[in-house]
Amino acid sequence: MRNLHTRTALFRYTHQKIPINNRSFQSSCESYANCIEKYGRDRALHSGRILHGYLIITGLVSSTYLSSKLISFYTQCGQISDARKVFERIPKTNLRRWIVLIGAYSRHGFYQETLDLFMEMQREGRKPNQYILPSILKACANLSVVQMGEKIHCVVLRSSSFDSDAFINCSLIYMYSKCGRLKNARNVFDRMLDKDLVAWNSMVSGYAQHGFARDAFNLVEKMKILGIKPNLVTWNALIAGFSQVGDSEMALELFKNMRVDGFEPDTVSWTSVISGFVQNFRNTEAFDTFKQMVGSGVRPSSFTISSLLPACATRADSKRGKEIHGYALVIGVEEDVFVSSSLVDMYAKCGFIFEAGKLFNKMHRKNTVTWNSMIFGYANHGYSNKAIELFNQMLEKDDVKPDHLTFTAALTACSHAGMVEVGQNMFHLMQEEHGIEPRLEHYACMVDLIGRAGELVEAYNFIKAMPIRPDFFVWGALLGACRNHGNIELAEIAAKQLFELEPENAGSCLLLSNLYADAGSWVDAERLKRMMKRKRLRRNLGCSWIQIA
DNA sequence: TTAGGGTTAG
Repeated sequence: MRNLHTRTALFRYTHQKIPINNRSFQSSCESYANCIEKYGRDRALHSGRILHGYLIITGLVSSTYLSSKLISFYTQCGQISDARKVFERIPKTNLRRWIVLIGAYSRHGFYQETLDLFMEMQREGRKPNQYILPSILKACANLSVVQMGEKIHCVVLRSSSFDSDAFINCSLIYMYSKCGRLKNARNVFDRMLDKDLVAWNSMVSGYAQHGFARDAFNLVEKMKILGIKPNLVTWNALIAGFSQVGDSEMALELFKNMRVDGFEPDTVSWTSVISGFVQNFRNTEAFDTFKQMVGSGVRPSSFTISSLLPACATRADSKRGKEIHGYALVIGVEEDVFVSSSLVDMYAKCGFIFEAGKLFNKMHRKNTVTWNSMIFGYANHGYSNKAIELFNQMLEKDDVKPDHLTFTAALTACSHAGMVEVGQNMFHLMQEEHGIEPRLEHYACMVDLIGRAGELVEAYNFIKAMPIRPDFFVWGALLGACRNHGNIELAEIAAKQLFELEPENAGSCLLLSNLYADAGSWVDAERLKRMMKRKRLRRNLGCSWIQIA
């Protein structure tokens, strides 16, 4: 249906006569701009390319206005190099070309490219202006490069026009908030002489997004006293803040209050509540809220779907997961990268690893989370070779970077398959080529990997050489390996550490006791059992569940 | 040009 509509629209636009006078040129530009925008929203890359070709043939592409729309269109479709080509065709004397490209990259989430381009712009001798700085600050915020944000803040403070610019100040509040520097954000906010609604909302959101829902609420009260009326954004920021900290009751109370204030809960309000339920493992309430949302006539978005899918994944509820997948297809959000990544994860966790793989291969745009979910999926299903193969493919991609979870997933696969050397190389690669500092989970994977291969002394030496204090999982990996290879001496060392780290945990006692029993040391095994009884240590019973259709 | 909701582990 959508394709048919697109084709019809394309036919209409590509069969118009080439405009000859200025007025029709302008109105034509407007029509083409609308069409490009629509293709961007629909991610209709092929149709957009055809229209782009037509604009080149007719010469209309010389319009900076249309070029900027094309840049946005290509970034929306994830085609960064095409966006860049359009940019290169805009005359170099034109400052707007930088504003357009940097703005588009930042708006569509290509933050690293935004900063790279900003550097290039400065190398060309261009100075940033008030239109560019908000885009740069947004990129700094989302990449958590607070040092660069601070440098920009210094530039702002030295210029009276920047310092009084509301857009720049709001972006500074946003940047500091996103980077968790709420005090700095508050300083910028307090220094603003004319605080508009956006400034208030930026600060309210800063508090709300960092677990300070009550502070956000108090700030809104203050705002009301000063005569500034909250808008939908304010209400939604508060709802999200309370949902996130697990106070869904307050979030629902805010639903009522916003109605009294003349606002109806929209997609964002509902999604915030659903997301809060899912994050706090209140899955049934999440599904019920979703039903209420649909029943009340508010259209779920890609955000809603990607918030809800993890609830199916954690409960291995493939039936509901498939229903939501169907719903995502109906509302046309299946290709959204967050939705498709959540789908890959859901299918993998529900045991449908081939479905997950098929979906993954079909995806046009993949981000780090997509790759990680698939690598974890293969690793957890015992397809170690596939996981490592995928990991290697990921490293060859220019548009995606591995993170600490990518290496956790890949090391898990190596460990399951007993690929000691591959895992060790990976561990070095992570630090030396990708600059990722190993975390406890990476060390635990390595101990597991070396230990499974029976190299227990090497595994123990590896722990001793760790630059950070080993945790329960690291020592647990050694104890597990000792159990499998019957090394009592090292098992006792590992168990002692585990008792200190988690005195209430019976698992390590039992493991050691079994090890003694295996070795025929019945006296030691009995001694441990008696100690467990004396300390009333009980093993947590394992449980599993299946979904009944 | 600025403000609200999203996916991966343990």
